[in-house]
Amino acid sequence: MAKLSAPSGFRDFLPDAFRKRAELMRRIREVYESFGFEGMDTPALENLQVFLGKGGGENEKLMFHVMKRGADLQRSLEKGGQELSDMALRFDLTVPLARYYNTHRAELPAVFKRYQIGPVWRAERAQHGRFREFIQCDVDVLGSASMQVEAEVILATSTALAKLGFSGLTVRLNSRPLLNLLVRSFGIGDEHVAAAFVGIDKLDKVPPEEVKKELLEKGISEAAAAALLAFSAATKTSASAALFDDVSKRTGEAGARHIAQLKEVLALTPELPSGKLVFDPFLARGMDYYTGPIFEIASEGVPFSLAGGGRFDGLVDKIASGKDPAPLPDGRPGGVPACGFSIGFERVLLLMEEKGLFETASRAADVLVVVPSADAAAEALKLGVELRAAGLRADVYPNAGKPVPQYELAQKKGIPYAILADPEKLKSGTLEIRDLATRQNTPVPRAELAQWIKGKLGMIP
RNA sequence: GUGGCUGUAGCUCAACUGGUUAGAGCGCCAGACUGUGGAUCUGGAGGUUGGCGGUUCAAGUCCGCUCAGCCACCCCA
Repeated sequence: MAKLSAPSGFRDFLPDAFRKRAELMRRIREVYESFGFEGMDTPALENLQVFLGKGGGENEKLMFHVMKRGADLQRSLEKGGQELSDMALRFDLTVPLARYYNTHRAELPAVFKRYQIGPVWRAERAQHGRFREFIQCDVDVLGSASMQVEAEVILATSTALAKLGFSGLTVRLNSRPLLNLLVRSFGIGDEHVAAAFVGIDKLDKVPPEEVKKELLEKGISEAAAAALLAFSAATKTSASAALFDDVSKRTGEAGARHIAQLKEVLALTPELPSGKLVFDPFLARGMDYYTGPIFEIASEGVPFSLAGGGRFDGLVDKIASGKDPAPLPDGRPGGVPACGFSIGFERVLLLMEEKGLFETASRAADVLVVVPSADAAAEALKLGVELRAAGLRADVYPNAGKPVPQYELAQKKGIPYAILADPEKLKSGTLEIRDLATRQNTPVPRAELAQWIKGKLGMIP
């Protein structure tokens, strides 16, 4: 039994898993770049003030704090142990983006489309599909209030998931301010809106009676809870168009603008390559920084979402001033408009494993040069150079010895071909390529080795 | 963060109600044989029973703490 292990919720990745992860990230990145999103990055740590009170919701409680150091720490301890930390690990990629935009605004285009793939950290108890360190893949557009942005980040995310082999997914769409109005329309006051969101969010997993019980426990009146749940039940079966009418009746004038936005998003979004886009008036999301449309992708039979996002106008301004920017004359939120969508990489990968969506096992290299004896080593290394120059990934076994263990290692690493650097054969100029799966040898002139393998591997168009 | 379940060789597991030097299969290593691999034979290494402490004449088996995994809650990617 290993005495040491990574901390709870943190993981090591063996070469095989690492290859898979890198390959998936590469595919997602390619899709993002095909949309014109630009890559960028921010540090793992931010100054604490960047995170505090910026709408991270519950996640702010789950931050990994970094303690002050040296004299600063001493001073804080002497003051009674208050404010012991001054930095924290990022818990998402959105709040740091707002800080980043603030810092570099002058150097960035007026409309900034970016993608970022990187780890975030949350101090929760680890569970199936939940880790303390996990990768998120975000696309965001800053500087445009157009619903075109919503359509585009939804399309980009759906395309990325399609590229990984997903289909039949549902992207649920709602609006944070609309949900707010809807919840209030049942007579639920400001102080209970958050609790109502949490309850609402559970409706697809927990029976309504349970949710009602919870709502009551949180101080929501019997009448309000009953009305809310009755409405929810009634809308369960409605089609999108009717749903909008139902919600419209309850939210009236104030809700009209948000409904119009959602209809616009639906109208603007092309057919999605990995699923469909639907309006769900009860979709709620944890982050408080959302100010407009919100969206989420769930997969059936899995108790967690694969991706989530929404519009967060004004977050950039809030980072700087600590308060929400003044709303525009027409009631829309002021400040820098922004909207993004985040893929939960770990959950996507977990689901792919459960569904067996990995179509091809990746290989560590294309070919292994087998070194049967020390006097063949120099030629073997040279052969490796030649194969690499020809565009192959060539692994030269790092120790001369019996071929058998070398073949076995190659097979373990998923390497499909081996070339035995036999001194006699090297002299003759024709070597044998061994297909490790079939164990068939094929003699091929040294100069044509790479071409032969590339042909077999489909690397020649 | 709260609560529950689990933790024995690299892997999968065994060891009656606490009782002698903790076992098996697979894997691994060496040798024989082969002589560019999945066979066979022989032999071998490897465990402070996650860690620390306690109860007991005696603990893998009981208790406490701790670490890790899983599950529920909380919440979420």
